Amino acid sequence: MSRVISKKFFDRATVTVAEELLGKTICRRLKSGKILRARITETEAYDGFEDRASHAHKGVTTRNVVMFGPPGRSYVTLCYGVHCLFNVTTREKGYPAAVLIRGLHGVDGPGRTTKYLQIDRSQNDQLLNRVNGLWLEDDGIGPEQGSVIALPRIGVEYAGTNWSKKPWRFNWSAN
DNA sequence: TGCGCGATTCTC
DNA sequence: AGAATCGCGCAT
Repeated sequence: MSRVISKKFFDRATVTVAEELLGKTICRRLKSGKILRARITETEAYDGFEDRASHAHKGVTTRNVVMFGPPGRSYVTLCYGVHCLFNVTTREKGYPAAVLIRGLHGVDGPGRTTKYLQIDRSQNDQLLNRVNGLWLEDDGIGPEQGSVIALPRIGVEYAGTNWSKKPWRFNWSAN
């Protein structure tokens, strides 16, 4: 038995949301009608105005404006001109924050995640619900106590050690 | 209007 | 180790 995760889940501390997203299921309805489902195994938190690793740390721009919007929406960005990355926004409107979905069960890497789920920039800034074909579900299955590890975020060395070393990446290796 | 760069991944 | 590839952000 699964329930759709609502906006309220994301209107909380970003690091908490990042950790609790482990084990939740991403659901994606393709144009064909087929529905893909995959469990989240790795996330990263990007939080607030001060976080120098975040796209939002220099203030609002056309690119990052979704991060400043309401929680529970999709934030899809093109990375290195090659790969789309999928985030879910957190915190209240006006506060820039999001959780990057880095990996799914059997799908390792943020670029591979969007490729598998067939998410591109046309899915940017959408409410996550069934109507929009992209949503999250909680079936009650998730990491056991102690099976989540916190690690430094990847690819953000430019942010300086203070920020790049923060253990804001959460990994659940289900066996 | 132009230029440099990145929350990555794949191939050599 | 290096390429691929392009929208964005900031400087002309």
